[in-house]
Amino acid sequence: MASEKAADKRRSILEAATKVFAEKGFHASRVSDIASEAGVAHGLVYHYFDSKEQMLNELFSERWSLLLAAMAEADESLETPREKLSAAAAFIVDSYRYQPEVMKVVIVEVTRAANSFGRIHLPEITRAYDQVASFVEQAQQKGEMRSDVSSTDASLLFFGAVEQFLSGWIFELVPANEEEFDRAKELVVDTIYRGLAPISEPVGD
Amino acid sequence: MASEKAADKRRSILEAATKVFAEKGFHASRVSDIASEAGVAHGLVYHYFDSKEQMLNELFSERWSLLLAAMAEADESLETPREKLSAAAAFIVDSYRYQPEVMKVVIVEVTRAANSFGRIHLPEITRAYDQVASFVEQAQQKGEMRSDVSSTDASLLFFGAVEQFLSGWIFELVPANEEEFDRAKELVVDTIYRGLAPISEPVGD
DNA sequence: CGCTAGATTGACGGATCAGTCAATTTCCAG
DNA sequence: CTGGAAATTGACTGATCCGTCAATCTAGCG
Repeated sequence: MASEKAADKRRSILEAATKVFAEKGFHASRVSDIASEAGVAHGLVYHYFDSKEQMLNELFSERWSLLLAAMAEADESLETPREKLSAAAAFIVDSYRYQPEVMKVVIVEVTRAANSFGRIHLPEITRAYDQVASFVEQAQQKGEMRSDVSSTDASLLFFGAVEQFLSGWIFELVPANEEEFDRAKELVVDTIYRGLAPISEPVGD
Repeated sequence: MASEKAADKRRSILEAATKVFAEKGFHASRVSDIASEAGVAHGLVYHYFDSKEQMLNELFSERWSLLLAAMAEADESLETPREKLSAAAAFIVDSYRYQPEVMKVVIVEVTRAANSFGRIHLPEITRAYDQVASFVEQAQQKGEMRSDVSSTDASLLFFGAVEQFLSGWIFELVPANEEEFDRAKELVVDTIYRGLAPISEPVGD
């Protein structure tokens, strides 16, 4: 079966693209950089992919669908909203832990690029935001979070915080190691949960 | 004095650049787009600026230094750490309110672009993070925030949240209007403050 | 009114690359 | 072993666009 070998080669080109995109950024990456990283002639890239953009799109969608699946799975199998939020944070942080290059491309080149590629993938991105918003709503219904903050806003806070940690690691503003990864996961969920806890008592004013 | 007219022209070109960058993103913007937006021949752009990049750099640095100045001023003139944090959030949100195009460029093209331009301006960006971290430390010393969370991490949470709101408005994921701007300012500061409040009592465990 | 310095123009050079394609090699099925 | 299909190559094309520059214009000074 030649198709298996072909699939392998395709995959190895996609991995080379990931590495190059992560290193130089999408715009500064040349198709020939990707080809030589993969050890092939640059014409071959076009045998497997339509364009440079297609590689980025595929890269992003593949990873993002894993996130969506992980969150859907968490929604099914876990009990409390808090566990579900933790699972979402953990998935993203661990994705960075084990494949920093992929996540760097996903975050920097797509998620945070409101112009260009962000626009194209808005529907997928929004789906993730909505899933987290739904976790928040579950927490609100259980009385674990205040209901006068919209779940959409809460979801923004959550993603903003998580992505900023990733950016901090990518920028090397903040040390990136096992301990920090675990600390960050917990800090984000904990802070959101405390920060959005129901107002205990309407005292005074 | 011809130099005043020249300065005006320079300024109008920079404003045209802002508009074009905001609309199409830096990479997709052509110098000729900027020139025609400003109503001049594209050669003239090079009379006033060295390159397309220089325009972006100047644009960013000009605005970012205003933020740094506003935070330094807040640190001097305001009493409580909470007021200082509020002032920082307000400055950023209001900058977007009154000049969305400038802030869109600042956030999307520089602050969130870890590759390319983010790197160049890291020192300035870091200065802002450090200022917020210092506000957090003041809150910690007053016992208003828990001290077992590093001020650096707290600062990341703060900027992550604020920037995500801006992104939400830019992406049009979330409505952008007067009410939302004010709500967002308050929500971010409030959530951080509650989320990082001192742990009331070390119960159990 | 003429002169000069600076402002302004836009044609042009030159470099870069994405993507194509005809030629060649490799692979394997029969 | 062989024929053909798929994989692979890299020279080439075509288009884009940044930045230069010589030529022209304009403003205001003496």
